[in-house]
Amino acid sequence: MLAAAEELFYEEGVHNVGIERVIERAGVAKASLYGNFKGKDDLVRAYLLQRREARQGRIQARLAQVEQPRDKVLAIFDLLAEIFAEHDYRGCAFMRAAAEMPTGSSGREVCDVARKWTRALFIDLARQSGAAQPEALGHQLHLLYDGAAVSAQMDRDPQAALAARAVAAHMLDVACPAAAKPARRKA
Amino acid sequence: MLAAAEELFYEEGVHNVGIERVIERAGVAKASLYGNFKGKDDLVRAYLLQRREARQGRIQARLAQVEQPRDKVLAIFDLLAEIFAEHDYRGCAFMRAAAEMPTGSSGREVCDVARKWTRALFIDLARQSGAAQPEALGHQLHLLYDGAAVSAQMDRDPQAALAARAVAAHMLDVACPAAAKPARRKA
DNA sequence: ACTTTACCAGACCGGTCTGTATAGTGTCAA
DNA sequence: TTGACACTATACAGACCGGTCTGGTAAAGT
Repeated sequence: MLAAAEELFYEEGVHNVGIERVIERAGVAKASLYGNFKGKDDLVRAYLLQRREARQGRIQARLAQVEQPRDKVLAIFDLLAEIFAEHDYRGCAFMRAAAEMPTGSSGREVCDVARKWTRALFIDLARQSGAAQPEALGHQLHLLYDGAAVSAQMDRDPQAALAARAVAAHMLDVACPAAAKPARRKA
Repeated sequence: MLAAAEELFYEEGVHNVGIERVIERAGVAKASLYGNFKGKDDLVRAYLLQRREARQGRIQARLAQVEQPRDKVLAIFDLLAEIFAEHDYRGCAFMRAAAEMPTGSSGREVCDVARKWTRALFIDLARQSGAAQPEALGHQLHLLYDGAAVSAQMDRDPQAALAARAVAAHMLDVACPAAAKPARRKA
């Protein structure tokens, strides 16, 4: 049931999908839906929550496969590249949802929390990487993360993740005084 | 009349603003609006076009005040910082509009053209700056531009422009072999 | 065999949206 | 004065949406 909502909401936008479309795809009656959710807002909120859990889980699973903090950062961008290459990628669900929801809506909180999580993750990884100013580096990495998502969506350019990765690698090299990896001399 | 549409569409989203709200604010009758525009889609398209012209004009005016290509790039991020600080900034109008419009809509073309213009601008400036790979550097600068806009909107963090500027300055230093400015040695 | 529960199917209500058609008003020119 | 025109104001049609309510049906419990 939530799965049907997720497909439709993400594919066509929260506003462009009516309740009836959702129940039709889910093969469920309207009453059942309104028994499980308070209303459409609630369903949207659940959709975003599920999306958030899925994303965070996917990132953490990937991070668990890597040891060095620096490589963890790069692994996130590698994961982005995979996600962008999926045929049904339509951009960051939170950006798109936030664009059609009024500020202060119930769904916006979910987006805000998701963003704080991502930012905290990058700052944490920056700190573990030995950055002199982990806050600043974390912000910068988050910028790249967002920028890649925008370009992948708006320009339909999955390569954006690679460009972001390259910049991230550079910023890691520069911001971490005692880089674990022996940084290559330029020229 | 278009001014009323712009305020409302940008402030509250294209979908959340009805025709009647627009004509009410414009102090105009419905028939007059439908005499000047084919329909709501047409009005939205005109709104986006106006927005695009305004943005490009603002950027070009700023670029005209700077001489060095490298400084022109940085000037764009300085301009972003000013825009983000404006009290009524609600994020990139094209990102928000694209999020609520179906792919292939008439308004999406306007967004696509706007994005191509921005990308071409960054690539051109990268080339003028003497970048070894102007395409790659232009992409990266565009990433930072987008990322800053996202963060300014979603996190309500006007400082994002400064973070993006710092990264941009770094990438310019690195990507341009014979920097016009005497690059500072690190450490 | 009877009841309870759960669910699907669909009618229905009030509201909102885009877009059109109609009626009224002021203005300018001939 | 009259007619053309441009505009406002408003009523209206058709569609759609969110949400509620009713009826039918089939399985499970006792």
